[in-house]
Amino acid sequence: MLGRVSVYTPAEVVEETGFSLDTLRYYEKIGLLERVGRNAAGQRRFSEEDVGWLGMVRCLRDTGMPIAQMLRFAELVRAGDHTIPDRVKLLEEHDRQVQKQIENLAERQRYIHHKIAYYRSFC
Amino acid sequence: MLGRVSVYTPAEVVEETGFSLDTLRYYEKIGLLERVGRNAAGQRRFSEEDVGWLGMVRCLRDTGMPIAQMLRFAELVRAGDHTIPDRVKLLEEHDRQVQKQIENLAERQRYIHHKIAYYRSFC
DNA sequence: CGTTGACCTGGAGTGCACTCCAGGTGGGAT
DNA sequence: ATCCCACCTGGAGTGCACTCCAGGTCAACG
Repeated sequence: MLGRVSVYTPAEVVEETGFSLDTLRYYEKIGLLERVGRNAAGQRRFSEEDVGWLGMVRCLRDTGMPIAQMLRFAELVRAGDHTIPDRVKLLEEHDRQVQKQIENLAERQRYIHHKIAYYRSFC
Repeated sequence: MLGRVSVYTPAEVVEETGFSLDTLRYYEKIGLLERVGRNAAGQRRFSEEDVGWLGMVRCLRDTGMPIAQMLRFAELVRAGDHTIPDRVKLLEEHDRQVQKQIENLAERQRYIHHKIAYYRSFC
């Protein structure tokens, strides 16, 4: 018997990744997701790799990376292993952005706490 | 002599708050900022109170509160002191959102760190 | 007294990231 | 057999939060 590589239907990927089907199609259309394989009927069948990559995309998206930059990262990944240092640089830069976001939020949160305390002093 | 209340020109408020002049006008137009006072020539003169409120707006905006919700908060503030408990509720709910954001970012950041470490193992 | 520059208004335009739609196909359960 | 449902495509539409523009006013500086 032939080794059956595990594949995922669109519905399964929606379930797994939390992206809507429209978003998955959109990501494929703009090249954030490489052309996904199809079955005989032309329906998408996502590979394990596709799903893994979508996990990365979710992480970057949820940390506020713009699509344009994710596209650059996707291109580096496609270009092969020699781009690994560039990928590290990109991720480290992004990591600094995320760090800043966290610190900013924490500071704003202190302001909110003060405001709440101030309001509480009125009742 | 009459007590001269301190007022701010548009340029000063832009400087102080980091909002663009267009954004300030936009906020006034949609009612996030109450009708700002004018001088004889019809130019805006922001009060101390306006600037203080813009500080709050900046905090809420930078922590991701949608404008629609900021508008609700603004209405509570305008409605008078009896809405203070409601304002506290709103801010506490928002505080929980901010907390979630921070925790989410921290978790995603761990993923990024792992990815960087993984890439580093290749060179 | 002239020019520059900050400001005004109403309204149109922008960028991002989706999201929806019309019209159509194919396959599995009843 | 037939019905439904998941899926397909290309393209249009949406929502948010601004941002820009045209055409105009006013005041201070040199």
